[in-house]
Formats: sequence, C-alpha cells, structure tokens
Amino acid sequence: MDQADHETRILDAAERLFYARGIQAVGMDELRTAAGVSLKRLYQSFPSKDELVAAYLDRRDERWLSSLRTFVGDGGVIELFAWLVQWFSTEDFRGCAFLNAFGELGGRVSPPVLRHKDRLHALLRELAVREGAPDPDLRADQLLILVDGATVTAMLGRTNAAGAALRLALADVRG
Amino acid sequence: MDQADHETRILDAAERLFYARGIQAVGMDELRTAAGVSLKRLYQSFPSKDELVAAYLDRRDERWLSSLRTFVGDGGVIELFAWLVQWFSTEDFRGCAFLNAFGELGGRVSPPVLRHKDRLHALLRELAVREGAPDPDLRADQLLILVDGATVTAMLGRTNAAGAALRLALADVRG
DNA sequence: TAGCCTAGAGAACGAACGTTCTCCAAGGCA
DNA sequence: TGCCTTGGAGAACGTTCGTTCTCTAGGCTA
Repeated sequence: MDQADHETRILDAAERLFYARGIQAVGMDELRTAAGVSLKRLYQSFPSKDELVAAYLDRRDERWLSSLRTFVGDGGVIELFAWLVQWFSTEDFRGCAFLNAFGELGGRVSPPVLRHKDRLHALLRELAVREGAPDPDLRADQLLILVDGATVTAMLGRTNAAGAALRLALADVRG
Repeated sequence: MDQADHETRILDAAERLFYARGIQAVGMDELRTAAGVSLKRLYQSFPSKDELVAAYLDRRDERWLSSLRTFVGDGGVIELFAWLVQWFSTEDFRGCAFLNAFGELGGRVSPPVLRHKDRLHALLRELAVREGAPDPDLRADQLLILVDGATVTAMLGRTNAAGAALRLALADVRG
C-alpha cells in the first residue's frame, strides 16, 4: 500500500466522520483509528488538522459537483432538483458540508467554501444559459438560493424541500 | 444590580461573541470578561455552557422574529425581503445564527433551532394566507427556502441575494 | 466592635485534543 | 549472522477549556 492509498483511506474516513458529526467533534486519534493508519503516517500525509480539513473539503467539492454534473447532463432544473431529491433522501444526509463547515470554523475554511459555491454557481449559470434565461447571472444567483435554501431546509427535516424549490424555479421561467 | 441585570449582560455578551465568532471559539472565561461578571455568578445564572447556548438561541429567536414581525406588519413579500436587505447589510451580519449553530453542534442544539424555524415558518404561513396563496403550507415552505437560501448566500458574499429571492417569490405569485 | 455572610478574583483541576516523541519489532543488506 | 533503516503503536507533552474551589475583602447585624 503506497502513499496515495493511505491518503485515500484517510480522506475517506475524514469525509465520513467530519460530515456526520462535525469537524471539531472528531479528533485526530479517532480519525486515525477509523482510517486504520498510524498517527505518524497521518501527520506525514497531512501535517496539520487544518490541512486535512481543506483537503477533505476540496475532495468533497470535486466529487459532489462531478456527481451533480453527470446526473444533470444536458438537462435543466427538473434534473437538478431530481438530483437533490435523491441526495436529501440518502441515509447520512446532513445538509451542505460547506455551509456546516463555515458555521463551525468561520474564516478558517473560507477559501474552500467560497470555491465550492463559485463552482456550483458556474454550473448553474451554464444551466441557465441552456435554458435561454435572459439574465444568466441573475438566474444562477436564484438557482443557488433555491439549492442552498432547499438543502438547509431539508437538513432540518422538511422532506418536500426539493419539490417546493423546483416549483419556484419553474414559476420564474414562466413569470 | 440584581440577578436579571446580570443575566441580561451575560446574554448580551454571549449573543455578540457567539454570533460573531462561533460558539466553540468563545470560552467561558472570555465571555465572563466581556460580560463584566464573575465566574461564580456566570455559573449561578447558567449552570453550564450548553444551557447558556440554549438561552442565547432562544432569546435571539424571540428578538429576531419580533423585529421581523414588527417590520412586516400587515405587509407581504416586499416587506419581508426589504427587512432581509437591511439585515444583510448590517456590519456584523454573519448568516443565520441557528444554521451556524446547527453546523457547529449538530444534535446538541436541535431543539432551539427547530423551534426557531417552526416559528419562522408559522409567520411566513400567516403572510401566505394574507396573500391569498392557494396552498399556504406549500407557500410557507417556499418562502422559508427563499429566506434561508438568501441568508446563506448573502453570508458568503453575494450582495444581491435578497433581491434575487424576492423576484422568485413574486414570480411564483404570478405563475 | 466582633462575627458572619456574600461576592469577586483567579488559582486549580480534570478532561480532551493536536502534535511530537519513544520504544520496539521486522525486514533488507553486507 | 549482525547492523541499520523503516514504520507502527501508543505514551507523553503542552495547551485549551469547562467547571469547581480557595482565599480574601467588604458590608451587614448584634
């Protein structure tokens, strides 16, 4: 097992634990145990917890956006919110990892969080252009509001959040 | 200065510090200093940090909703989002205290957070009824998505969040 | 005035946690 | 076989933090 394998196992454990229970609630020792890696190797791969957190967020950003992009393909808001419905109903769903991390750590995690939201905004803008929206930037802003709003609302237990948001997205196209 | 005054000063300091920097980032000792109160009295008023956090959230809930309710009065979504615009532009704005607390502490703060969102939902439902919405529950769900979505989006620096959300709210009425 | 109660200041305690260090076993190489 | 390097397990260290304890000063009552 080489260095890359170790990093993958560490990041897998980090994503599972950090997302499920919060970053500050998970210690390096518990993470080490979950990853099945020695503390020495953990610190060789990621010299501090802050760097591990940044790596966790960046990898989650890539995977999350890639999954969404693949699912939506050339589709529109229907596919966008269908993907959200499926995400919200996964067993370990606990809201947006980036918003949670921001609430928890504030400025210390800002760069990965802002990067993530900018990339999501760019994806939504592409969708807006395909839709023929007259003002794609505004439309992307609005879709971002709907996606984030539905996500935090679903996190707190309102199960029809994605459906309600979809109706707003469709209404705006007609309006 | 009696007991109630002390509690007020403690809660004032707690709200300022917890909201600005996060709950876990503020220790009881710093809070004691900011409130100008002895540690003994602090623990007489609030026997543990968890109880102080709950009291902070509950008092913020009351004040926040009361301010919104007063501003909106018998108005509709225009007034609702006008209030948000003003809130977002306050200097110390840092998103929704309840969503941030949830991201930070997860289940440990769930009851006050859920209470707050339920009360906000109820206020939005009243507004939906006044508007003559055909399905006030759905409309309240949607307004909650727009309010929370605009709030987290504004927190991350998109300054026109409230305006973009308002347009969606108006579009749905027309659609 | 003498004794007692209160309250404040901050030292102290115990736990948790990020990070580093020590010890030892195992394996490659002369 | 004997030596040297590598890596794992976990002890140890220093700090932070929530919470409690101690000591002392001041004011009220008899």
